[in-house]
Amino acid sequence: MDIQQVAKRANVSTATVSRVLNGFPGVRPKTVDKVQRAVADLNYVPNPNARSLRVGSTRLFGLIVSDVNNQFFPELIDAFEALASAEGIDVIFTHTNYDLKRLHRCVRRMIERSVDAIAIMTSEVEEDSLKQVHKAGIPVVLMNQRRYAAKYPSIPVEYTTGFREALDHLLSLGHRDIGFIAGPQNLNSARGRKDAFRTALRKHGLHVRSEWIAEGDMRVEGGRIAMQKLLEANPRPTAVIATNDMMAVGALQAAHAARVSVPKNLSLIGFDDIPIASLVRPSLSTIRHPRREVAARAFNCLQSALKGEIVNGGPTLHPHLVIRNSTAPPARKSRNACK
Amino acid sequence: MDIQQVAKRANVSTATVSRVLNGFPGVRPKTVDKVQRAVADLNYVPNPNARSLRVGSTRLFGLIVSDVNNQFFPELIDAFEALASAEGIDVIFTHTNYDLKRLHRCVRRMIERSVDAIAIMTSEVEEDSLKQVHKAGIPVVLMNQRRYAAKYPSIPVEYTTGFREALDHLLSLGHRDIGFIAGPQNLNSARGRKDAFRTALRKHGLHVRSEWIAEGDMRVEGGRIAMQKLLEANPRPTAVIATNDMMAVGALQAAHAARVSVPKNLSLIGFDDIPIASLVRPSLSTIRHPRREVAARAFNCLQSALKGEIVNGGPTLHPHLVIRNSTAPPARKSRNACK
DNA sequence: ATCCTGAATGTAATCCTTTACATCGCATTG
DNA sequence: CAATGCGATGTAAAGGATTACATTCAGGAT
Repeated sequence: MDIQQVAKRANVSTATVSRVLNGFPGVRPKTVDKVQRAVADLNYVPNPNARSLRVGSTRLFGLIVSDVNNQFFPELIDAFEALASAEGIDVIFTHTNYDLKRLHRCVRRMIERSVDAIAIMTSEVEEDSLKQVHKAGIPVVLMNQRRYAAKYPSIPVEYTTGFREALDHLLSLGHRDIGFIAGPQNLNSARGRKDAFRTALRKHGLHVRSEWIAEGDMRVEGGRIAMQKLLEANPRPTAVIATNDMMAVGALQAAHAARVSVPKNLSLIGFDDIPIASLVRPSLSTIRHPRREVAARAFNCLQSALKGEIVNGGPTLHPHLVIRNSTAPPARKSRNACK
Repeated sequence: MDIQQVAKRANVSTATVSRVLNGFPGVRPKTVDKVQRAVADLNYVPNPNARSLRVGSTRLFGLIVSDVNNQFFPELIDAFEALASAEGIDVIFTHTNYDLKRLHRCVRRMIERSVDAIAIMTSEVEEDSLKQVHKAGIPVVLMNQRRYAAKYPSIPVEYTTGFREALDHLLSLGHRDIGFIAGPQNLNSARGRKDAFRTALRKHGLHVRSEWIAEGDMRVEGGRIAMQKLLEANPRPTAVIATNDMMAVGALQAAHAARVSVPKNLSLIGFDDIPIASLVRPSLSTIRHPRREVAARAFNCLQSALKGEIVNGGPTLHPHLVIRNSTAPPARKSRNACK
């Protein structure tokens, strides 16, 4: 079932059919009608491969994320896909499981699939993969990396703002001893968040105590283990901020297991505002990552790049604190203070 | 950068290059070497569209789910994609948001994209969409629908088993008054689960009281509202089973808001065993849906269908109860009993 | 009547790979 | 030595849509 058959049935040439199908001007209404009828009659669907072959564009975008099981991503994927869909673009997406090698393979596969553009939202990125894309002449945008912003379009998100708000909140509640659950420091974004936390802390004139910083694997389990460590510190922080909500949830469980009541004896703040944050008990105060906005920006970025426009990520976006029930003033006489 | 240039550089014909690239036998090792070197030198990547055009297969599968925000799906997607990836197949995936019209559009788009096969895991399915796929000659498999099993390959999951285990558990704890949070009855899978619940209940010789059945929208919010209704019933059920975990989580929140302690004053069982089930408090007893297995079966089904084999969904799969902390014996003197 | 213009449509080259078939050269055999 | 066979490689058609360029035709100007 090809365009020729349609042409024959409509008594026109293939060129005319093509013009009608693509909505080009300069075809008589009557002819348009004939063609459309033929298309409908024959149940004709154009062959996208032939089209792509000729035109050189696939109307296919690639989206690479770190971890499908992190609730952070579905919303991002959803937003990205909705925009793409509206433009008749399909999205093929894969995840790296926080693994640099897998990222490399993902990128390679997308190049081989000859996607028109690639959006990357992973915690880890390494330049080789990006170079590969660049060589292939495919536009790319990074959603979670300021590190390569000079060389590759990136959506700028200023983590510090979120941390400052979180600290303001904790300080105003009376906290001074603030711990941090970091992510693996080989992940750029985890490192970025930790740096942002440090910066914000310093701005408030507070000190970073090394025994109040623990490291987790970005997942629930890692957060649990990290919190166990923090709870052993002496003195113990009265409030803890986690690099992401998944770990914050783990931290909450660890606190619960250790019979440390949140928020009475320990305040806890997450990062991202994933759906689960409002579903655990107590619901989690957290720094909301503007991911729908990021996805939209990224998508537009890629579209612009494809049009040959000069691309920049736009003005900096800021995460903001969402206050729920995991934060409260510190207990007057904490166990530590007694000791 | 096309195969001709590679051929020229390697001093062979395009046919030979193609043979090497596709690993066909009957090429001298020395020639293979020459070609591979040329490919590497030129950084040549074959054009998949040209290939697909000629060969008629895209090595692209479509995967359609209901709702990315339901934690049920990521694991399914992950499993499916992992298998596909191992076979060099890419997956384009979309979600319907429980909307039949969107399903239709999704299917249409995938046909237009000329995917090799489509896997559907949605709560709602309607025959028009399936017919469309059938007409296009594309293999399809249903992962959540027994209804069309006669006409279209489906992976059989026997919900009743799960409900029977859940009821056994509740009965052995001493419950007799068991409520149910159903899903929208226009969703086939929701209807299927409700029927399965009824069947299991009847087998135990128990009665279905209509005021102990409420309906939610498959999401957290719907579960919350449904539970509010159930809590108003008089007498009140001492245990409630929900059609999925998302609603069970909402139900948990409603119980909490109404100061009904779970599991002390109310036992609650979910369905699916999504990650959040073990993260809420109390952690949720739930019926685990074997979705990785389902995904694997579905994928293999499609592969077989493409090979022209006769396809069946394989032996029936069974969900099983996972006992956590949301179930306990009923309170001796429930408020209802007093009244 | 002739020429010109512009709108509508047609013709055929093109995109790149795969593959059926043709060819070549060498070794084996009668 | 000619014939045969076979392994290795080459040639060219095919796949379906787009599009530069060519053609046709109607109507207006001269």
